[in-house]
Amino acid sequence: MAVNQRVNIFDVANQAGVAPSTVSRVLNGSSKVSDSTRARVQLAIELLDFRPSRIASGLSKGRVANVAIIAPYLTRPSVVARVDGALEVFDKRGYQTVLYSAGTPAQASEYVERLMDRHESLGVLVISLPLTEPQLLGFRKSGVELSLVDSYASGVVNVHIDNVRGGWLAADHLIKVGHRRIGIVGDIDNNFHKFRSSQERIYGFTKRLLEEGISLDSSLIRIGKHSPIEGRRMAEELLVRKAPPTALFATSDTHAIGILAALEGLGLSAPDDCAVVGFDDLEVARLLDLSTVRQPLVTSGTVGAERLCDLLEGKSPEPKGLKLDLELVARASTMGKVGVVLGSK
Amino acid sequence: MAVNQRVNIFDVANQAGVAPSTVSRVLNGSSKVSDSTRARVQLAIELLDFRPSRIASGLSKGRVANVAIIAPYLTRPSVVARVDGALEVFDKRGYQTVLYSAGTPAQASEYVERLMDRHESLGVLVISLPLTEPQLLGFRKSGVELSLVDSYASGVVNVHIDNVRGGWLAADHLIKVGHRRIGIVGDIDNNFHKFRSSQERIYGFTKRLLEEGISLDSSLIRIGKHSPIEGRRMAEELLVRKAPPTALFATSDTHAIGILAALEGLGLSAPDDCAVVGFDDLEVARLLDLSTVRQPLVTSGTVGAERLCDLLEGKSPEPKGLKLDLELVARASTMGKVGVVLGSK
DNA sequence: TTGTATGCGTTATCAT
DNA sequence: ATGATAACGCATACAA
Repeated sequence: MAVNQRVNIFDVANQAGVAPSTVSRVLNGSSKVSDSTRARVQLAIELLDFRPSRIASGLSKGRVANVAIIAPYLTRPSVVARVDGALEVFDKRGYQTVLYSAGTPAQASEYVERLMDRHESLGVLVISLPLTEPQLLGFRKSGVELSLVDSYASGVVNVHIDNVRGGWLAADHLIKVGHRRIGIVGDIDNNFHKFRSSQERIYGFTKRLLEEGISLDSSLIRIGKHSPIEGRRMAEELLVRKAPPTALFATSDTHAIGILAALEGLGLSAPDDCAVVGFDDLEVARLLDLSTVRQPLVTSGTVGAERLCDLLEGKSPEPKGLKLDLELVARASTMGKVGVVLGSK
Repeated sequence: MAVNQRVNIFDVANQAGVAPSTVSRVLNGSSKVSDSTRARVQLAIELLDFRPSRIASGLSKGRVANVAIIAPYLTRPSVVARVDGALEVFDKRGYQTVLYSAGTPAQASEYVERLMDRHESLGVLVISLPLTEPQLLGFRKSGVELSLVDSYASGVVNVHIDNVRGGWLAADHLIKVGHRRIGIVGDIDNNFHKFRSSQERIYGFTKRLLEEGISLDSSLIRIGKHSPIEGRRMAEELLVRKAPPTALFATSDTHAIGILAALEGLGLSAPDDCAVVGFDDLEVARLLDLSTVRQPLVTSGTVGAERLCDLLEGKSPEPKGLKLDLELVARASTMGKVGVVLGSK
């Protein structure tokens, strides 16, 4: 005689004196169950501490309430903020979420391949990762739903920001505060080279400069790995030049705090010696009084997750592409003592 | 006629001209399959792009290769570092991992309850969360394996650090650099009040002080929420006193960077006006040249995950409790220009 | 409203 | 070495 057998609906049915199907009905909240039997069944469930097997249920229904998140570099604050937002939503809406953190594009593709299977998860939330056409096609024919966060593909549900406008806002702010000789510190991602955000921000930045008739000195641009230390190194290079910039734009707060460290290391300070604008508005930005272009990170995760859930429940979110707002947060690193939240869109 | 039917082992069996059970054998790497039929089956699998249903397999086997991670406050750098380490291991060892991020103890308990069910996951990695006796018992009788990271329970596999010693190391360092009037900034966690790490570190710190015959001025202790901003606020309170401390110990780097910000805001600097030691050695610590007690965050995650996997494969990790090493990293915030890694244990 | 029977896609226990 | 078949635990179409 087997020990510790799992309690199943049959046991519950026996205990309650009904048929297994009836138990199943109360489990799934069917309306066609009399209140009295429902009560009896629920009692039996309590009594036996019965927990339905989600995998048996899944096999029977042909679907498990599972979703997956696939993201690069989980440790980056911006990524984890989005993931955290999404996790909360998925949990609230009854989905179990499997997380994949990809360190390389190869690994990302591997995960993507794996997820193109109805029995893995019903839908996947893709964060900050470009999908190839074949991959998109694969999802379409597999029936696994897709929701993109900080990424774009036509015809696919997605939330993103206007990186070009973000860069534009940063430049606009620096120009208004009087700067004309401005340097840029951006990322290059050697692994996921399709990470275009940084480049788009730089594009928008220079666009605003040109509007003002300011020509960009390309020798004032530095591109490096996404880390504060690298940011510091690049900033130092720029700051020790004979004609250093009066302001620096970093395409991420991560680089920006490196810039602030560089200034401090050189005995300089923002904004007097060099103004600094970052991008993201991470928590540290507020601490360091760093002016920055704020993007709604957590919100992007929650919205992306909500829309995936909607998709899974048959509603089709419209419009497919959602553009989240940006706003420039002016703090001491450009304004000195007084910090204010300037205009937005 | 149904469209888009899932291809299953029967289809593969047909295609290959064998029985389903044979397909199952090659799927599970059974040795009792002739090379020729194995080849034929594999060909059929390729041809049909067959992917075995892990939930059907799970139902049949009575176990799915799933594990869960449950952690509080995913967004904290220390937590995400551990999670990231664990994710990599689980993936490498063939497990799918479901992530639960708890914002409150109630939610944590809810997750814990849910996970005490064989069909949810085979094992769970609990990070920085205390488990109650009833909960531990629940896991024991459910057969779901448990591995604790940064947490402890007797008889349960766990990895942790000696927080008391960590505090001791910090004090030891400050004393050796000549400080005697030292303040402390620690966390109180209003949600998970059983978070004792901070208190243990403070205990070890004062212990070292007493050894040296230095009496602790309790008015130099501040306890607050775990955020850099709070750290700054508390540091400011201490620094503007008539007799300010010459050094501050923060029980986390998160608070420590707040202290550095406070110093800067007051026009002071470390270590001349006030030396600072943190705890964790997050990436920012290096950037800010912050002296700190380094604990192996990522390693704690990988080790905890490895041990859970071992458990699931029938090996029992010994010893159950693993204490990870700490080391004091001396940087500019206590040493001025020259930073060195001092001794450890 | 409730019960009966069958299927979901695999694995495992028998045979052969 | 390979094939037939009964579980695994639940949901649902159909009967009653």
